[in-house]
Amino acid sequence: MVRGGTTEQLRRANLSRVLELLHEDGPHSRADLTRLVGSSRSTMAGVVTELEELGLVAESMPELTGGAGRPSGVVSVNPDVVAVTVNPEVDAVHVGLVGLGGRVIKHARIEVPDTDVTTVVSLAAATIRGMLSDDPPRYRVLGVGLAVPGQVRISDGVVRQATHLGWSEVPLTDLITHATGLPAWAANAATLAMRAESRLGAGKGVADLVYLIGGASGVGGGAVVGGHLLTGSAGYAGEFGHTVVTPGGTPCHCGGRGCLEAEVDQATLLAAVGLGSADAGRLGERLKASGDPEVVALVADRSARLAVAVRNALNVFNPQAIVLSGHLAALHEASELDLIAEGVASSREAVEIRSAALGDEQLMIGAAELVWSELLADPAGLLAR
Amino acid sequence: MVRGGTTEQLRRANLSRVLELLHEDGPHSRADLTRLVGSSRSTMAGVVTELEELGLVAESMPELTGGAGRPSGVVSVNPDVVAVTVNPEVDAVHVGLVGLGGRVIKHARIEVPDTDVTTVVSLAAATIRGMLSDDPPRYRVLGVGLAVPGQVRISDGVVRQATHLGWSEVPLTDLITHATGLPAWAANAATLAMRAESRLGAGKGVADLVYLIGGASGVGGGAVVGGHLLTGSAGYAGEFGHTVVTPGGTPCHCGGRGCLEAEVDQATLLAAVGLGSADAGRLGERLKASGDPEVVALVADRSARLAVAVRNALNVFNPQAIVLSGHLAALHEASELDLIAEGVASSREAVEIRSAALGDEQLMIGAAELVWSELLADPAGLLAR
DNA sequence: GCCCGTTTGTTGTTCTAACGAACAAACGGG
DNA sequence: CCCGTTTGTTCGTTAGAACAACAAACGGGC
Repeated sequence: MVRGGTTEQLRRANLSRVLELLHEDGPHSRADLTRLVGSSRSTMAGVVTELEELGLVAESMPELTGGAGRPSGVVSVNPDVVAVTVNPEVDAVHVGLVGLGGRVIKHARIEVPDTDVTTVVSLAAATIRGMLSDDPPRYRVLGVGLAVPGQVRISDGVVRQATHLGWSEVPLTDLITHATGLPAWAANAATLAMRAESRLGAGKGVADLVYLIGGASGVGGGAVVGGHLLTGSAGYAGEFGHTVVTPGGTPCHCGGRGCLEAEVDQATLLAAVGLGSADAGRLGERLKASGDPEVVALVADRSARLAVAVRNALNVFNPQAIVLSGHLAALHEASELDLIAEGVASSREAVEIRSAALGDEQLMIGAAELVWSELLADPAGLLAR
Repeated sequence: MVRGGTTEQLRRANLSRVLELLHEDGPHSRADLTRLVGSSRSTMAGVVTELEELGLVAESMPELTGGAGRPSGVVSVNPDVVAVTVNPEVDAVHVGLVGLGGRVIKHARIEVPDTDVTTVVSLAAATIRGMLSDDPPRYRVLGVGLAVPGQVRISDGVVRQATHLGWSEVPLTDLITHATGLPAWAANAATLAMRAESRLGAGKGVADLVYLIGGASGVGGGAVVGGHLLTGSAGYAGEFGHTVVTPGGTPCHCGGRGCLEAEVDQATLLAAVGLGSADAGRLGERLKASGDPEVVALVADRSARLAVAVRNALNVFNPQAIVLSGHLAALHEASELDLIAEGVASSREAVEIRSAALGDEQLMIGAAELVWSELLADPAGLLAR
């Protein structure tokens, strides 16, 4: 809802709404847009024209006609409007180019000798320059979205702590902006994975969602609350990995004991079925197929611990769906245990436990959303820079 | 922000914004409002005039003048615009009359022979009729806000389950509307207590807040996320009382084991210092003053369990403040334990643990907010009924 | 005591955004 | 080939907000 405003803000909001529809739902005819937004045809004509002038959308003429009536052009986002994404990990940096609308255009994995910030930033910047070296320039680059495995203060893009990278108090967006000349935004990687899943994957259209993801670097997550992303006061929200599932249990690197991340780690599960970390994608089937009593017992034990965290989230968030990803999804698929056998009855009845639907592109799509959300907030504004 | 709309919606939004400011922040001059909203003086003149015509605000002339310049009239909400509040409990029903702006005008506690729904509703309806029996009518009643100790489906006001009242699947708002002729809305009592605390008390102005309240009927809570209330997909969110703090611990009436509500109950603490449930208000001081080693040990033990729930909430929500109320506040005040000694470091540094600031009127103010939120969403709309 | 600057509210005009009605364009079907 | 249908466009209308000019009421300084 509006919180008071001028007619100009109203106009911007209409631009934003239409662009968002096109970005999230794909191409639509003007008539469709008119119906979806609930405005008049003439208003929509003005909005579409303005978005065209901004170079954000394009209108293509029909290939095959539907039925009776005047054939309608199709409005779609301009896929040459792009966001750069960067995802530093322990052994490599992933750099991507994502078009408005969500298509991944380019993707590179750059091995890094070490995780030193200067090294990572300069390698990323060089890769970005390479990706954008078309002459004449082909893409309209709006900015860089950074997905960091650690706590990120979203207000200024400082990485407060990223244990696995050995980073602490790194002004990452500033460094990237300085190295590339592009505006940048950063957020926690697990949160961004959820963002992608929420927009395109298993959480599409779900207004109240809890997301839990497990990987080599621990367990993270996020939540969508009433259609809005849960960020917390500074941006550190969603650390489900440090939910206490075993008071006084295994020490965790966070300083506590018995955290989900410490009790249900990927490495132990991989080792139990003889897989290396490169084969994490096959963990689910191997756990399920294994008849080894030790593996069965391990799955039962770890599932029970996961169930504690799931139950807590269920009771607190009353979500419509809980989406599991990474080794948590594998564990759930291999286990007989009903993760929501307990908990507040009213909340249990309507919730659905799902596995994540998106694969590798998840993080790039999520990181690009950081840029898109700036664009969508004020389509005319970001381009003015 | 606007999600697309007409100029009329813009107008409504401006009405809403101004009324909300007056409701939450108290009286303001037109000049103040102009600055706060960021509009022009002429626009504000129109908005205030319309709100006056709707009978929602009144303008009073200055008593004492501030400084130089033309003296300004003060715009304030009309306190005769009221909401009725009803809060059924095990032994009594509380009925209140709350004016726009948040002042409690009337309050009655009606003892009930049993918690049978029909009995409770008819007693409440009779009390309401009595409160509104002025001739000519003095108050403009917008509706009834119901605070229920249990799970309430907010979409239709059905009480799914209220263990302590023995209620299950009770269409409470329908019953109240039928008995009183007034529109009604219902929600969980703990959530409404938080709502009051968030607007007027220890959580005022805090956009990211977690609230935990303990009382005779268990432990509940709620959260404010990015300035919005956490309701969940159906309205059952905020059940922090069923956060697992001791896996496999004390059985809880929810069917699980080791819930916060089962492990840290009010009765045990009261009994330890020889208090009855009527003296719950003095629990904090008694726990603190007691030198009895058994009491000290009890406080330490229960605090540690509370700390698990607090830590989970901290990690997941990254709130600006965590507000404790009821016996959880008493426990915290009596304990030496730092509730946030553990957890994700970045989230710990900025959070503040506070005790609730509001007393008895908490629930009435919170329940009235249910009605106010309907009014504020569309000031002209609700009055049209 | 009077003038002046300051602050605030009011009035009339202008600007912008959205709407509605009429018209035009392009299709399928009889 | 005409007609109904659907879609896009044009233009006049309506509504909300901004802007500018003016009026009202105060304190302070001379």
